[in-house]
Amino acid sequence: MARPTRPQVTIIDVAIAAGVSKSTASRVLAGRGSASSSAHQKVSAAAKKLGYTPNALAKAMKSGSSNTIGVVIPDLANPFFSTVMRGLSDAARTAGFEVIITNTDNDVDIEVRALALLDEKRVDGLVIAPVFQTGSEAIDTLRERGTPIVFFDRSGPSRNSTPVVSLDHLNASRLATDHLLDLGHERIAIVTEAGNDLESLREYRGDPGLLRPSSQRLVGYLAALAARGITADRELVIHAEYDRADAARQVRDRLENTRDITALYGTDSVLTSGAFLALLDLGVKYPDDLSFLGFDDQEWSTMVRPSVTVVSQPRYRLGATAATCLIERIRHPEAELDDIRLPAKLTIRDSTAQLVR
Amino acid sequence: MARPTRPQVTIIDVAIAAGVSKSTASRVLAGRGSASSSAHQKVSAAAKKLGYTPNALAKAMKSGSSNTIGVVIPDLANPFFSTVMRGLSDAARTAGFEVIITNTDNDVDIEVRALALLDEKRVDGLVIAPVFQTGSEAIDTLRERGTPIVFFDRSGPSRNSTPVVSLDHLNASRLATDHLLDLGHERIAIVTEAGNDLESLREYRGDPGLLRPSSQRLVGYLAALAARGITADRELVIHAEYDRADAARQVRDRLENTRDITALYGTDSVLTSGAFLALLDLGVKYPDDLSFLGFDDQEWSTMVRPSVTVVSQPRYRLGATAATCLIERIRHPEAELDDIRLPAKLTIRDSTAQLVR
DNA sequence: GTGAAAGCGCTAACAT
DNA sequence: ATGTTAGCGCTTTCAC
Repeated sequence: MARPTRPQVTIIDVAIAAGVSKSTASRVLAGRGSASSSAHQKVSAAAKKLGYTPNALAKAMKSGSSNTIGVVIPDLANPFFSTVMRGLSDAARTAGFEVIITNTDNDVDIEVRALALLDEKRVDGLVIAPVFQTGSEAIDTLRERGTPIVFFDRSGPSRNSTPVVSLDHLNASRLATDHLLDLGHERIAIVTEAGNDLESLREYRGDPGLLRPSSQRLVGYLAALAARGITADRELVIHAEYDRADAARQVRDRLENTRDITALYGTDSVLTSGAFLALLDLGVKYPDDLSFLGFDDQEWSTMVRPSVTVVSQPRYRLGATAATCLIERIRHPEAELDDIRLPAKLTIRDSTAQLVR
Repeated sequence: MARPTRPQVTIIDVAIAAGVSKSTASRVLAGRGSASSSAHQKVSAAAKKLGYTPNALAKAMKSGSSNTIGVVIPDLANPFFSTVMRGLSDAARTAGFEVIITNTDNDVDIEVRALALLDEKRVDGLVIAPVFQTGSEAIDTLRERGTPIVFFDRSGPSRNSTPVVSLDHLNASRLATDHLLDLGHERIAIVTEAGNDLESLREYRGDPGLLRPSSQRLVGYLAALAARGITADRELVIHAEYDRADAARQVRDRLENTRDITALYGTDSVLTSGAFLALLDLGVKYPDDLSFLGFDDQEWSTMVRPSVTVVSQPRYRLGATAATCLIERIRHPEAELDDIRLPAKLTIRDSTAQLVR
């Protein structure tokens, strides 16, 4: 049985059925302009009877705006981004915008292609968690043409006047480090993805927004220590790839070779998981042998015993904020918008404890 | 500094710059029809110089297809769906389709509105994880009009000839139950969201696709037991809301009041988390006191000790399959498509062990 | 091989 | 208040 594939009923069909011109039908259906109440009746009735559905494509053609925003993120399957996207979608939907999401896996070429595609779809604006690098021509081109853009989570060195919505990475990390310091810890090891030279970061006084999130978090750690007159020991900085297994390996190595570490701090969700696995491997009794503090609310941190103290990010709100910020920019292109850095929250559980000596 | 908002360069601009008609420009740019190599050169050069970007909206208007598919799911922030969506997006992208995702939170009204919106956007097809209920007028209307639709994860009683892509819920559950039976367990408690009467399910011989996933899983459990000549005991069926805390409460209650349970099986990710928390609360030593088996690969099941045996769903592949299935349907609307039920896999870890008596 | 012209569905002047 | 007309950017006959 061949599927009907009946063509969509258009505004013309409605107009004819209602016995009016298509402009009148349009006015009634769009609720703009004036129409007699009799016209109103007839058109509404005809539209309903025929099952008329407005064609958003045609509308977009005319108006030049598609009521769609494009999002470019590394990976939707990452729980952080999926919750962010839920917040972003909800906020966008509320404001009457649809969302198209594209994943880059942090690959520049894919990012370029994604931007081109979203551009072709004539999205009204873009939220981009850019692949961190010096200068993206693709983004610059869009920006020059006047496409509203908001950076998310990180900006990259080439941000120009584009606002960024992100966690306040630096202070989130201070929060974590301060908590451990408050408990009396001074030998706090940090697991980080940042490859920066420690010296350069220690003296960093520029805009933190120009650094990668991981570096910003490392700066926060250094700053918290410095504020108490402690100079971070190179031995306490554990570098690992953004990979659970590698983090586990690096942490295990360091813990086996450095005796006086009393606290361990993982600076993102993946590294935190890896570090925790190392603790299990080594049979470390936390918080007695070692206080442990992780990043990002992950379900497992509430399921293990003792449960794990973490720095929580307001994921949903980050997404929602990015959406409202972009929509603000779409509606008022002239207005200058400031960066928005949302604060993290410390969720204290049972893995961190007062240092007893 | 006022933003330029330079208007997009159109095919006409390119044509003029290249000194040809817009039809020729179109032919070259779209790579259809014939054009002299000199025209080719000139147009390509002009397009590049002007930074021409085709307008997908206009294309869609003409062609009637937007190369976009709409997806309706309960909640993108749910790790199951976010990974599914990653698979779906990747597969769709590969085939040249963009994806628009909408969340319903399992609310029928929101679902109806979401469908209307996607319809207005003139998506080429829809993947729907429907709110389970008897008959959705909104879906029927779309289907009658010939919109290609694929159900995902569940279908609902009103599926008609619409294919469904889902896990093979029933056999997934048999797999789990059989594993426990193989280990010698017979008093296997099951945590389920299904509210069905046990008798009716025990004798159910209809199309499992007509049941909710939770019921299908309960049927699988019953079938596995029946195959070994065991009649499921009503006392072993722990009903809980789709809520971690409630599951924890119900499991705690039952475990405290029923002495001879030797294995516990959670039938979805949320209920499994709750059940596990109850075990922790009660101080149950698994797998010695009790074998524990969960559903869905969640990170925590690998982070706790002993680690937890689970039934894993091929999330990414489920999503990718839904996409290819829908695209198949879009390209060949006449073809009848069968349901696709992907098999689950048992991931055996340390929480299940041979029953010693 | 190339151009002129029509039209996808809709809205917005502009007339009436 | 309502109809006429033009046009958004593109593709596609149809002549030439």
